[in-house]
Amino acid sequence: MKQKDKSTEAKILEAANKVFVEKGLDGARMQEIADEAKINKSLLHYYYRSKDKLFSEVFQKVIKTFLPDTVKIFDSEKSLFEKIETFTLEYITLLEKNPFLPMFVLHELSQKPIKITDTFSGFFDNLKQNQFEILKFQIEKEIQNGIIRPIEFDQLIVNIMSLCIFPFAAKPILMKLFFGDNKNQYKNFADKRKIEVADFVIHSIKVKN
Amino acid sequence: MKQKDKSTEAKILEAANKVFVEKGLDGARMQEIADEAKINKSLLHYYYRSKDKLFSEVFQKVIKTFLPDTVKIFDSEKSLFEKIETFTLEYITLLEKNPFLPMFVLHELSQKPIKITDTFSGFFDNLKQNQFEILKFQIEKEIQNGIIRPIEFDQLIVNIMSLCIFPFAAKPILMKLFFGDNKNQYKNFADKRKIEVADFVIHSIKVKN
DNA sequence: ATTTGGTTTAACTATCTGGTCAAAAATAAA
DNA sequence: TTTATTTTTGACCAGATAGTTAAACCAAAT
Repeated sequence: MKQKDKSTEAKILEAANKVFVEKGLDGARMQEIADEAKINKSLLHYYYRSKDKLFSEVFQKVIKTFLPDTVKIFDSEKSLFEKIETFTLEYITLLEKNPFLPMFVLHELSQKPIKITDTFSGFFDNLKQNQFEILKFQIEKEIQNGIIRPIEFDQLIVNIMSLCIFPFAAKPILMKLFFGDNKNQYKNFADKRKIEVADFVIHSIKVKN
Repeated sequence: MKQKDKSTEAKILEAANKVFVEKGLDGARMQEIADEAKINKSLLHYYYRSKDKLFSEVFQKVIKTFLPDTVKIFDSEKSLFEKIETFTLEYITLLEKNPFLPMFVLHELSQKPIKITDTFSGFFDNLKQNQFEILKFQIEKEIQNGIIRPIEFDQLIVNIMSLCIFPFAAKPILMKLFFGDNKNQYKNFADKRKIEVADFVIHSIKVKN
């Protein structure tokens, strides 16, 4: 086999990523992806047989970004509060660089829950057994030590995820609701959330004396 | 004009609502809506000229559900904490009855931010001037009185919205992450959130002494 | 009974879209 | 140079889909 020119494949993936993430699987057009990559539409099918196959490739890579290494923060010697501060800061910063990502992932997963979730169920399995169990244990310990109030692990994690992710998915609503479509005001608001979220969570769970 | 048979129009709207909310504008098919309403596809175009027109009708009604009367709770004599408890309970209960609603609204608004948001900007305007200002004033007063800690109005409201809405949009992820696709476990988790959210928020902002 | 006007339907159209194919172009091997 | 292999392209196809149209239907008014 000839030395394969990777740049075409890469160009396609890049273009597909952009179009899929912005328009969704249903809304994306193969022609638009081809245009974006500045190649012939047939080449898409030459490298990736079908739209679904191409989408799968993109989606898998996107998921790796969405469920990031940041989770490894949970597996460290830091205190729970430090972990929460570090995670929320880093994760919100990550999403800031990929603002369409939350909406895309949420939408596609709710459209094809069965098929796609299976694609990356491996991720979840690993996650659950490693970082997650450690964090759960730490939380239970801090509850027993009276450092944080009693709260269910699931609820706390979902609360943190909600506070980080939702504002990105709901950006158009928030823009109208609070900032009258003023981008600067929104930027200001979004920046503050990098510490606001941890602040809000820690205030909620920390036991004062 | 003959006495118009409203039942056909109503059947169409009902069917369109179901299909659009589940599949989105892009994913929905006029034929599927016709089938769902048990009528001929041509009738769709007879009553609502185009797919976009039909979608508009549906979307407007959906928005009225999504931004509910529940907000009127904010305009009452209750204490801030009572308002938070009442709102989160009622709103989560509402979403429980319309679980696809959050995902649908968020997705469509992020697809066509300009066009659609304009459609119902009236809602926002009214909201902002009435209930919202009252609530903002109350919060600022409670901060001054030392009942709750200092926190920005915007951030607090977005936090509450996040905690209520996100879990519905992210249901497929949460199912995998925490409950191994076990519906009973998820149901149990979701039920608890009706009080968990208010609990979490109030713990975060209440000043202890 | 006939007319009238809104309602419903089946058949059809134009267009879009994912996908194929064979040939051309480019590149490597002989 | 010649041959073989891989990459790229333009033309094309089949199926899907939003939307049209003309005719049938039906209920009320004359």
